[in-house]
Parts: sequence; structure tokens; C-alpha cells
Amino acid sequence: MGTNAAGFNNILQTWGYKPTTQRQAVLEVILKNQDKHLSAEEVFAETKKTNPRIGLATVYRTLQLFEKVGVLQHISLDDGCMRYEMADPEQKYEHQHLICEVCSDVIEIREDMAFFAEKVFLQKGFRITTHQVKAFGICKKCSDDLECNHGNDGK
Amino acid sequence: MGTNAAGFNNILQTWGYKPTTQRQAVLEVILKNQDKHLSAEEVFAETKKTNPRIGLATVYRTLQLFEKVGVLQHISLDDGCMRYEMADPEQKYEHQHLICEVCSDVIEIREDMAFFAEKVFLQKGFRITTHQVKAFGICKKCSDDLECNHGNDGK
DNA sequence: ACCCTAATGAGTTTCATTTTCATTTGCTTT
DNA sequence: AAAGCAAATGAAAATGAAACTCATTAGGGT
Ligand SMILES: [Mn+2]
Ligand SMILES: [Mn+2]
Ligand SMILES: [Zn+2]
Ligand SMILES: [Zn+2]
Repeated sequence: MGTNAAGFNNILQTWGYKPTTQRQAVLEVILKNQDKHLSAEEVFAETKKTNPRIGLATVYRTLQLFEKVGVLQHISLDDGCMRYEMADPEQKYEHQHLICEVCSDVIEIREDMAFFAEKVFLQKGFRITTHQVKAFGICKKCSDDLECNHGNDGK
Repeated sequence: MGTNAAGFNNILQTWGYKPTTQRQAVLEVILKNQDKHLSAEEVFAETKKTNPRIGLATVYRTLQLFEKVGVLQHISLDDGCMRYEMADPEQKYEHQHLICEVCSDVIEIREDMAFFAEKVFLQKGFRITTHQVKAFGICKKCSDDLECNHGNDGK
């Protein structure tokens, strides 16, 4: 069980929701783009390719539903819209995102942050249920590119 | 020098911007609310108390300007609008926010995250310029309240 | 096949933020 | 102090993501 097209229907049924064609279609888009962080509009555009009659409102509702039943989680990459990615029930805390300010590439890392939550609880009594680490900077590729242009770019 | 009403004009002049009455008024609101994370609407409402003729668009523009010149930084607390707080030029990385899911209180902490940036650079070659840690959970107070209601809340 | 409710989709609405543009203001030059 | 001018402002309109409305459709049980 988990998040494949098969065990998915069980999840919905467990929660009392119907596995409609739209929800299946959106799920397939999600599954085919696990490496990406899609926005509602992007999911909408992708889903329309196989299901042209789907409405944008349904996509918004479906993404929220998927988040509620634990299939998705949303993140904000500060680009003007909410984005979604598969939720990892194994992982207590979300993974982290590195966002390149030059090429806008998003790199995922899985630095262990458990100590962080522990320390916060010990020092503040605050019980963290979820946390997000988002870092902006320059990725290796862009860093190397800039390096290159030092020597042979004398106008 | 730095971010007091006095050194402020220098900052603007250095960048070629005029220290207008509106900008001074917004700055005072910011200085008087350093412990808070105000939204544009909130800054607008506060500023109107002393400067009733200021327009909302000017507040938006001013907040963006202040961020550009390094006086402010924006954060998203996932409550539907951008929020601003004083930027701390001493601190290389932003402080962290704990957001209580029960009472919506925002707690600030200053856990050192330099090791995080170092590790990321060593492992990925990604140079972090700024990063944000945002954690959701239950604050001590709300946690204690819930505890209390266990014994004497039998319907 | 029938029923009932959940689900959908087109259109409308909300609301934060941005843009437009005519007017005003802060400075610099007379 | 008056003139000149670009920067800054404010009112209003525009934008765009997300939520809502409501008439219609489609699951799933009977
Ligand atoms: Mn991710
Ligand atoms: Mn803060
Ligand atoms: Zn890059
Ligand atoms: Zn609380």
C-alpha cells in the first residue's frame, strides 16, 4: 500500500471519498512528475492532456484533498503560487529545498533535522509537527559558469 | 549607523532614493513594531494614524524599497499575505520561526544554522545566501492547556 | 434502472499585490 | 524665492491565484 495508482483508491475509500476519473487523472500526473514541484495551473495543464474536460476548480479541490489524505504536501517557493509534491509518510520532517537565484533550479536535500526539533522542544517546549527549510543561493552549475566568465569575458 | 530614523536617510540617499515623509512614516511604524511581523495592510493601517493621506500602493512600494536597501526582509507565514520584519545585517542567516497551529502565535528562535550551509556547500556546491526555517507545531502554552483538559473535561 | 449524495465545471467572487497615469513633492538650478 | 524636473505619490483599475456558487453530472448502493 501507499501511493501507487492501486493503493490510492483504498486511501480515498478509507477517508470516504470517491475515486473519480478526475482524481485518478490528477494522481497520474502527480506520479509522472514526482521529481517536480507542480502548481495547480501546471497540474491542470498536464491533466487536460488526457482529460480535457477537467476544470481548474476541480484541480484545486483535488490537490487539497490529496494533501488532506496524506498523498501530497504543499510548499511555497516564493514564486507566486502554491506548489505540491508527494508527501513522504516515512519521513517525519519534510525534506529541504535549495533554490538557485540564477537559474531557478530547485535542488532537494535530505539533511537530517531531527536534532533541530529536539532542541526546540527542550528549549522552548514547542512540539514541531512539520517544518520547512528553504534556502536561496547559487547552485554549483551557475557558480561554475560565473567562475568561467572571469577570465575570458573582458568585454 | 544602521536602522534608526537618523541613519536611515543616509541609506536611502546612498541608493539614490528620496527620504519622503511617507517613507519616514512607514519607517517609524516599522521601528515601533520590531517584535511583530506586519503585513502591508497592517503597516498601512498603522501609518495612516499619523499620515492619513498615505496610499496603500505607496506602502507596498515602500516595503519593497526597504527590502531592496536592506532595511527589511519578507517572510511568509502561510497566512495569505507577505509579512515584513527588520533585516539583521549582523546575522548572516535569518532567524527561525515557530508557528503554533493552535493559537497562531509566532515564536522566534536563533538556532545557529551555519553548519547547515557549510554541509550543503561541501556536499552540493550550492552557496546559500539566505535561508528560512519555518516550523509548525504546538507551542508550550497550548500544549499545557491541552494537558489540563485531559483530567477535568469529561464532557 | 433508480436514487441520493458527492463531485464536477463554468462562471463569479475575493482579495493581495501590481500597474497606470495624472498630480504632487523633494531637490537642484536659476 | 521662483522655476524646472524627475522621482514619488495616490486613486483607481488591472492582475492573478485561489475560493466560492450553483446548476448539472456521475459514483455506488438499492
Ligand atoms: Mn521537494
Ligand atoms: Mn521574525
Ligand atoms: Zn543555478
Ligand atoms: Zn499556541
